[in-house]
Amino acid sequence: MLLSALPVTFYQSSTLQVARNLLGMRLVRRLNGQRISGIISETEAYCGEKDLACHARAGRTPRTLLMYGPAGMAYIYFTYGMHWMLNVVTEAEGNPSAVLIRAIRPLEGLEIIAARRPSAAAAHRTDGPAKLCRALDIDRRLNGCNLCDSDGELWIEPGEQVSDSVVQASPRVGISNVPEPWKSKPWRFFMV
DNA sequence: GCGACGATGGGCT
DNA sequence: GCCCATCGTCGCA
Repeated sequence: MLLSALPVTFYQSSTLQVARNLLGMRLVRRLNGQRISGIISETEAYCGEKDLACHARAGRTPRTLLMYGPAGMAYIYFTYGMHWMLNVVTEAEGNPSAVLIRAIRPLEGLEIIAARRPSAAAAHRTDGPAKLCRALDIDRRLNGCNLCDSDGELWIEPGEQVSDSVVQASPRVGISNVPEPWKSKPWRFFMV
């Protein structure tokens, strides 16, 4: 196969490193036989039970169980009554950590993305975690799928090299009620 | 361009 | 019953 998915070893690593290294990689969705894809441009790391911003802070529950399993799986959850979020499970089994994919820059399937995001301007169709799930038709049906399998419906391929000079880090978004030091950890990574 | 705010339902205390 | 790892719309500049 010409283009194959990133191997599971890519994800069996420090969550911060995976979050950084996912920048520039290509998220691919196969929908009705067509490819929709984009370059990952923003991520956030969620690092285990002691990270009080991570869903796994509550321990093993039906929702968080996937994060305790093998790396490279999609952890997809529903929030705010209407939004889906896509994460990739990281680290070794038993270490419940994941990287949230927060934004992509569309590359393939632009017409499909536009049709699925009719009211959004082109620059804002996939620039948020719920927006990209909407654009790529990602929801609970894909929860638990293997992102290392390029024969599936959703996977991640090698993309472009992203040098440190265009990478910035900041505190994570939307966790204002989380106590310090977790609230201020610079665990959001994005390309400028 | 930016800040405020309502929508809306699953998960957990 | 409260809390969200958010988004679109509206008002204003």
